[in-house]
Amino acid sequence: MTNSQPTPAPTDAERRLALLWDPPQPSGRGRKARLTLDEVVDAGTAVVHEAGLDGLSMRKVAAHLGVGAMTLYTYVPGRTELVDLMVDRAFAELDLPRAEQPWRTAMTRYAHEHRGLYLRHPWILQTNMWRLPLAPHVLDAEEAGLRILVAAGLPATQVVEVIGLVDTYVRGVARATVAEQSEGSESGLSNDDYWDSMSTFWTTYFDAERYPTMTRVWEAGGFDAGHASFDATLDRLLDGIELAIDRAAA
Amino acid sequence: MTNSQPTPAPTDAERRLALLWDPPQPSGRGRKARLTLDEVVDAGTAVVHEAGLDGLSMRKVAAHLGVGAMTLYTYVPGRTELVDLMVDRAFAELDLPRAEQPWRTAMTRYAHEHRGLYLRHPWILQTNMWRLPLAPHVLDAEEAGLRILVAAGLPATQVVEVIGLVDTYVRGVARATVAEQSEGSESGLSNDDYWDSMSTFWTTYFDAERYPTMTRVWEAGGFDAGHASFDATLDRLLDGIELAIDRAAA
DNA sequence: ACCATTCCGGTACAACGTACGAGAGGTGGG
DNA sequence: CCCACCTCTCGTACGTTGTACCGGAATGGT
Repeated sequence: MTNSQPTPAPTDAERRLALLWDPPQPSGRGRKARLTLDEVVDAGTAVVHEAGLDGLSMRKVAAHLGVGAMTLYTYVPGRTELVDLMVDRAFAELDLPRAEQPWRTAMTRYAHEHRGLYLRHPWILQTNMWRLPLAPHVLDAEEAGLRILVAAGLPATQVVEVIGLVDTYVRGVARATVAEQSEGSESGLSNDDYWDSMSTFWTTYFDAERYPTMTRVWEAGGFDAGHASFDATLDRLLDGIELAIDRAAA
Repeated sequence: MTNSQPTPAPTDAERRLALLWDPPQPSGRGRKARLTLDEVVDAGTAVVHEAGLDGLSMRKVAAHLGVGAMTLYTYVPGRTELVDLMVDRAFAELDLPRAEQPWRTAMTRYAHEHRGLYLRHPWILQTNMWRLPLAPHVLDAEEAGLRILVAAGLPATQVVEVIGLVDTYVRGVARATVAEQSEGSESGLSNDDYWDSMSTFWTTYFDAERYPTMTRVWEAGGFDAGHASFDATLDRLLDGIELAIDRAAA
């Protein structure tokens, strides 16, 4: 609909990309802008930090800037695109490893940087997109990851899935860590209430006969250790990758 | 607040758990119920299949059942809890492996079952919860995974993180697969438009100098292979786990 | 001075989750 | 048999969301 002009009107998807990849170009003419795109994105990031992704509303962001809600739409086509921009800005924080280091060092650094990012910006894990936005700094990160693996000698056909594996691992651990930190703090549930109802669960509903292994693992403290072992598991992952590299070299 | 009655009023969290772990017990008295909890959950599942998790609204579910919107609140405290129940029902579909098989066979089966589940119910990947709900069939799945690893001889302290690693991998791959299938089909974007704007992106914005490795990997077809290699990567993962098991046995 | 162009933001609408309370339909006690 | 009580049903309504629309304000080029 509304797409039959001879002059190819910019698609939604194109405006989205343009915003991410082009400077806003102030264009001289017309009224001066009170705000910058950067300021809007900053405000969004500020709001999301204290209200979570669900609490990120255009009205709140606008209020945070002392501006009417609709004003934001001068800078950003909509909420979705604002989130994209926020993700891109967050990924810009990554201090990506250069490939000159030995690949295991670089890969470990890559993983740590990403984990730090997700712990600083847990809301990224809440963005329900199927994949991250096609944004410059996101691609920078992927480029860096690929470069490490290619430099290590992994064939191109495996490089993509392996970096995906590492990304996936890091996100999983970060998600678990965040979950543990803010257990009941969401949804207005006080921590006391949360743990009360948890113990209610264990005493009332949990059936040690239905879940014998869980029970045994719990008693052995298997659920406590948790995430001190990020590096240990990561090393195991890298072992697997090293194996693939060696296999490819032969 | 409002929590100082001598008779301990059921907390929100407790009602949530009760719904998942107790039968609704029809209680005899009063007006007959037109619906079953199961019917409500089924309707929810039906709606979510054609509208996605964002499109799952109480009004739509109610309409799908031919009842008023508020009627649902007799059966379910709110949308959140409905989703919890839907997740539990989905996890009930899993055909979990018994532990008598060799652990690699069992683990592969575990992974495949989960992958199938996520591909059949992609909306589960959209539930923004930090962890899956504490529901019977979800725990069944975790129990099965833990049992496989414990039977394989992995020490209890590592069992939890390893099953987490596998889960995380499966979810990551499933997410990528779904992403590929329904690329632009979301958000009312026709597929043609999507691929148009994609090619616009590659020709207009993508900078082969900024992303040399990506370019090379792309040219080598590294992005095509994709997810035929689910089993291959999984095997690599299991190799790593086997290594940990052997190390623990020594 | 005029005007095209751009930004600002109030109003408004549709859709959402759900609190409230009036009515409808059923059971048990008298 | 009837009434009291209990439960389910759902129309109405409130607050919140994203954002379409449009009139008005500000600015630069001519």
